[in-house]
Amino acid sequence: MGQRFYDTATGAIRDFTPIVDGEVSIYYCGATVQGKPHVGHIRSAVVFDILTRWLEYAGYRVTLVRNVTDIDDKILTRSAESFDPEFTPTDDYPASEPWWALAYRFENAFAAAYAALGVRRPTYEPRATGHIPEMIQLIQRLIDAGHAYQALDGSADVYFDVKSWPAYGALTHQSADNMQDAEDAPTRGKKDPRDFTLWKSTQESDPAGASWQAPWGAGRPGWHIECSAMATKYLGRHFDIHGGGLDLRFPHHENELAQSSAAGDRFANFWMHNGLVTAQGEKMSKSVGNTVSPEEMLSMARAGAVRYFLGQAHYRSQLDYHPAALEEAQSALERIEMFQARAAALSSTPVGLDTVPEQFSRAMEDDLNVPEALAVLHATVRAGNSALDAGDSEAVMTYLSQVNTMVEVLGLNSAAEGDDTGSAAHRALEALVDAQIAARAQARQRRDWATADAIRDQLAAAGVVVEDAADGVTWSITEPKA
RNA sequence: GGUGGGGUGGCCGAAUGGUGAGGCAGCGGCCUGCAAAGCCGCGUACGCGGGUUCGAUUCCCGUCCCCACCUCCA
Repeated sequence: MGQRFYDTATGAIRDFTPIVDGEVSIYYCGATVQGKPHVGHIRSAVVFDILTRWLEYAGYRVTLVRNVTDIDDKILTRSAESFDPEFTPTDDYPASEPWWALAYRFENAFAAAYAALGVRRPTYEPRATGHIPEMIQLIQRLIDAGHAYQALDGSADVYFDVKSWPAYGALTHQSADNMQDAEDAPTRGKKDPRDFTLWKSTQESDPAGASWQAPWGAGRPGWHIECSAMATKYLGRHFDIHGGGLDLRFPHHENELAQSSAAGDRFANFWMHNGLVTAQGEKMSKSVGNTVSPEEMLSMARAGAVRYFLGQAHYRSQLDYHPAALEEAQSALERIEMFQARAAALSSTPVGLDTVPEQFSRAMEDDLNVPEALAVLHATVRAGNSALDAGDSEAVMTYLSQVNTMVEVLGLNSAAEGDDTGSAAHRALEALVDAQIAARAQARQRRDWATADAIRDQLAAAGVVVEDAADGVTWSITEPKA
């Protein structure tokens, strides 16, 4: 069939052909680091992580760039507030924190969340503040081309001239004339309320470190320009895929497209947008007050389960969170892991990676149909379990290597699990549990079921699950079920 | 007002003009001292009203409802 992706700009699923044979260049929007990560950020990262892993498995060399926007109004405002004598510090926002310290602190929080969920590092992660010259250059090209202008009020503000660009609205299929004017759209110095800021002149209240010299005066970049500048710097003026959350389509991506194409760049070949995370059908957002943070999710379930949950729906569908969702994801994941563990125990050498089943590939090629791919994974697990029960080790090994490969492509084995099996505490636990299991084995030999069951119940109450398999007794630690 | 996406069995969530994924939960069976895990089987879903068709959940028309975006947003 060949690889196909849905492209927001054309509104259709199209055959994917890389610009350079065998290579794929991807840019997707990371965070504006003004606060802690939201699950939506993480879902987006998981989606593009799966995309990258799949393309690499399929033999492409992938260059993945994800931005860190570390300068914007909110970052400066948050920082300024922290210096206010009346400011009440919180865990998330300490007092007297410079804007760059605040931005970097949250950048680290994002990195930690990505790592915890097995999101691999991109090829490069450029920061906006490190690319001011590139942005100034791009703005100058737009002014020279007649698609941007210095503010009419004489300030150093520079705006993109929406009316000068008839294709404006192409990405989201809207005509600029039909757009609702924002009630609070600042119009100072603008020719048209829809014109958006490329360069924002330095205000008196701005900290000195947040100001850069430009031909039209001191200032700092507007919100959208950094992505245009950084995407083309690292991926070229024409690259394969630009991604991000659905809510970035407008205005962020629309503006990026307008800027870059008005400057003469071809920009992205495909625009891929992931669906939003909802709770009871409504977008999770701070204003609605229905958010569940990645931190909270990680405290409720294993990292692998959170990763499974965030990745299980089709990337373009909205993903609905409900209280039992993580527990369900964990059960599904454990089913896979249980097979891997049982099957691996049959072989004295580690079982490597193989190829994925044909149907799995077909699903992934079809606009990254992960739900379908997961169905193939589960079918393979079932076939593997049957082979295990039938004692067909050769078949078991084939299924195991396929499962291992699919798990790797989906990144389900990569989430941090806080492995402490080597710790002193774990060794102590092991000795105690083993002693109990030995006592239970003696009781079972005497056919003293009451004693055997009492020992098992006692361990279970402590979170240690004992299971009798044909080839011996195993135990594992689980989260107590609520 | 404009643009886009939806309404699928108890829950989540795919595909599809005809033999109706998958997971979770549930029920029955096998296995087990009992469990657990695993395997087998079961439940017969597609917002509503029309139309096209031999046949529609899938296509068309109408209608109701939900969600997202329209310069903070993953």
